[in-house]
Amino acid sequence: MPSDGGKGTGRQVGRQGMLGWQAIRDEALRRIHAREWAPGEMIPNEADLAQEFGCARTTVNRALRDLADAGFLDRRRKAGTRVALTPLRKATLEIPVISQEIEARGGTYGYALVSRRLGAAPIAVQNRLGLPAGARLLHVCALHLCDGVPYVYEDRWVNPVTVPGILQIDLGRINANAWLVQNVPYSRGELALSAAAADDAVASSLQCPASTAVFAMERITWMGEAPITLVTQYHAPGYRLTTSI
Amino acid sequence: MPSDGGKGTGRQVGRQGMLGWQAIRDEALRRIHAREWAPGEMIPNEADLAQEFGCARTTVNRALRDLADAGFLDRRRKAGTRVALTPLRKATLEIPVISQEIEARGGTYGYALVSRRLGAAPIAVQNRLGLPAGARLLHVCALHLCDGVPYVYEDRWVNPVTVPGILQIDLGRINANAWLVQNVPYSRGELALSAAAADDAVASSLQCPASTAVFAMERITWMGEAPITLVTQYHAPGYRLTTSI
DNA sequence: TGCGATAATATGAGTGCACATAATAAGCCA
DNA sequence: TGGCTTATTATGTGCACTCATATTATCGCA
Repeated sequence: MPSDGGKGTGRQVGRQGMLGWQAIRDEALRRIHAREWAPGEMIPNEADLAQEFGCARTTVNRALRDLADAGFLDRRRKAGTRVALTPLRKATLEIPVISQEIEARGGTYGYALVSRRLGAAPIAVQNRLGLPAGARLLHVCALHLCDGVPYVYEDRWVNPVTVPGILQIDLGRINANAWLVQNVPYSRGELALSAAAADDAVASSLQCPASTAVFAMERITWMGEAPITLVTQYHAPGYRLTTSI
Repeated sequence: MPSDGGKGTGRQVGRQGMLGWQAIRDEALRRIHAREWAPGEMIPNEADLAQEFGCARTTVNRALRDLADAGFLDRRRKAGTRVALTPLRKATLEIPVISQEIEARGGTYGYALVSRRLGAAPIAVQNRLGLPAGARLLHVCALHLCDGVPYVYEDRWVNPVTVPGILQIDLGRINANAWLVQNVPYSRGELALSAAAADDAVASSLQCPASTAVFAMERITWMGEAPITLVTQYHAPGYRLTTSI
């Protein structure tokens, strides 16, 4: 029996003392936390760990890869695996689609177009999108409501060169974000979270005093090298974006 | 040679027309974006896709698992794989260690203890940490500086029952966060991001006018079931937390 | 027809093996 | 000793095969 085909050596599978890859990951994480594997220090290679845990190297690989994805380990070919120097935590936060977020809270979603205008964008916007001076963009401001109460005020710039179809859409009825999500396969984007003082437009739309602290979420998306849209969403006071780490 | 041991059948490996799992993932993602696989709809099973792409089921599994992790697919045993109804985006943002964040920007890190007091915590804090009324906590306020300029004001409650060692530490010299990271292996935590108006303590520490909008990051960490700490970090005006999606 | 037992099925996971790739270590020659 | 080439090594990826697990579908029986 030359290659054994992955089983047959009398290993206990799925029962008894089998260690799943998750168990190995947990044990490795314990050692990291317990400083048995100190930050910046090399850990044993996959083959050795496989022997220690009595499993295949593939299984150890799966466990260590998971920890590397989570930011606990740095792995490089040949160089080996070492504990990350920075105990940086990676929090994966889910960017909600506003209508779904509202409906998930049991509210009724509402939408209102505030303004729509095609024209030259401010220099700052052009720079953020990497567009030449004088580029004409579609500027759309809209309001998302929860049970009729303002929830998010959205200030959006759309590049009609990249998505010409947007100009034909009745944005009074159709949410710009919904249309873009449906019609534009985008490749990458940037996200920035910040706190902002509500300016007049934001304050009046969200029905809060001017200068109120509001949570701002800015997104830029590209299709290949071509910028699609820059949107800043201002959440009503009290909004919290939460996740577990 | 009964099982072929994974090679030998004259397959082209790593060269020629081989499709890596990433290529399969990209193609699947393209089909999702292109609506060839519509939201909520089932996609072909792994075996069929493996045949289509001319690779092993393992490889397809890897690709689809990656997309499921990213939130594009919902997978259930036997039920099969379907395109996620919600095109929710998951952004992984890295929670920086402040000193490292500052040094990465080329600044000089500074730290100053503002206050330290052991006593009964407010009801709100007790509730957030799941502690009984009357629990005594260590309340530490501190300031992180970049080149001598206030960068982050930190308001922290530490449970001395969970981490008694903290009471012996000279927090005027040692950063509470640094000590905790070094000495307390924690298991899980919660993170909340929000915008807040600077109160008097925050405003005076960050040297900004009262009621200025500041970015607040709140973290709660547990060791098992025991709460360790609740910390809220108020960033100086203009702070942006960015990531790519 | 209704319902419980059973079969079928898709994904989840693991093993051994083989080769790919990247980066380091060693060797070699001028 | 400097610098180029080659060997070594740890991780990355892939394959065929096998069993596990969670559902769903089906069948048999009352």
